[in-house]
Amino acid sequence: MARTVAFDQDQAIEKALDVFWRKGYNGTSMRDLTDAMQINSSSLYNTLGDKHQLFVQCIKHYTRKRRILLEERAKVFDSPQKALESFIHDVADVVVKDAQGCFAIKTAFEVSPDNKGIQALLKDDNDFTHTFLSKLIREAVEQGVMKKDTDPDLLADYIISTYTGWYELYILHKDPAKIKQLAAFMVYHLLR
Amino acid sequence: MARTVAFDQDQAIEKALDVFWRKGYNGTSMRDLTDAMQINSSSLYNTLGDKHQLFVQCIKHYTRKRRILLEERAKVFDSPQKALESFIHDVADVVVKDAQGCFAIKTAFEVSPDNKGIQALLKDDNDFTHTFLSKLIREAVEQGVMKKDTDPDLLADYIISTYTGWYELYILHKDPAKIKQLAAFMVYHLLR
DNA sequence: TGAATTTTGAAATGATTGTTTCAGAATTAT
DNA sequence: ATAATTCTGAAACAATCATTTCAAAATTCA
Repeated sequence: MARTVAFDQDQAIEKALDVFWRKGYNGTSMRDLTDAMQINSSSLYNTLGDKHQLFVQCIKHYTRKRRILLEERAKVFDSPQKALESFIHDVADVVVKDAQGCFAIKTAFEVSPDNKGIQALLKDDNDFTHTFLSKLIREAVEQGVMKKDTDPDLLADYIISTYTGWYELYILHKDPAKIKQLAAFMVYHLLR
Repeated sequence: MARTVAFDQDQAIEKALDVFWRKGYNGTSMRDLTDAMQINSSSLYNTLGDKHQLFVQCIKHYTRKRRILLEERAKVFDSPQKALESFIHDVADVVVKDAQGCFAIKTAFEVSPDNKGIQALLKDDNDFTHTFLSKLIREAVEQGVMKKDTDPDLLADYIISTYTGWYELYILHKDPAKIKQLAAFMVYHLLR
């Protein structure tokens, strides 16, 4: 029998994700990747595939991680509007925490317009968040804590598109207080 | 005396901008540029400089064009809240019109985090829009058509960050109706 | 027209790109 | 231990990258 693969693939993908995140797909060279992952290019091609396949796996890794995090958080709250509020403030925290912006958003602008495969992955990720939010909104409406004429699907899209802009604003202004203000403003205006 | 430069620089920059817009900074090769601009690389380097300098000029060209457009539009309207409404619906139109997204936003995510010079250019562009919007909001408040406790600076940031997200949403879903709905929702919620 | 000067085209630069090759080291079950 | 198999490291691959070189063509004013 033969030997088995030596390195931890999940760990390697996380290293690769970190590089793609910082430099973008086109800004990342295979050398950047092998340096960060600490494996030889032959090993990389034998196990995880070429640059594009590796990138796809990074996206899947990133979106899966976020999905799990979201599902766990949902369990903590007993009331839907508390969960919504918390979600929005959490996003604001994440925005100001990593200066690079969201990997999914960066990729949406850089790669996705010309690549239907990657676009589909990001759309799925987006749809998951949309389902998550619209469900909470629907519950809040049913419980009478939000207005009866609220459109859950529309409001979910609205929330998602709003915090997407926070990432750009933070890259340009690097002002945490501004992001927190915007989050508070959104909560005040939409969820009461 | 010597001969004068043969090609129209402004026209060449517009061609270059088109390429950078579609492919991003790192995704664009000098060959892509010389092909599109229809000039030899030696001419390009002699007049407009290297890849980075050319990119800077493209950003300046893009932001200047937008600034002029914005200033012209402002004169047309007599009431501030009509100007605001029109601004928001115009943005929605632009979002669904070009499938590549906004050049400034793409660049903010791809290049700006590691490049302070380009970041400053984009920040200026952002600040201009912010000043434009907050001024309109301030006028609307003074005229009593918007609530007295409105914070013009905050609301301007809020509007900007919200429509930024529309670009991503449109890249992923390609649904014009959705964008129009979001614009209408924003007008309904914030400007009445 | 002719001398002066600049732009231009094509080729060449060395560096870097993504990917492949392959011999030898490493690991396994017998 | 041995034979079978797989992984690994370093080098090599052609292609493309951004940029430079330079002689020849083009344009100007006198």
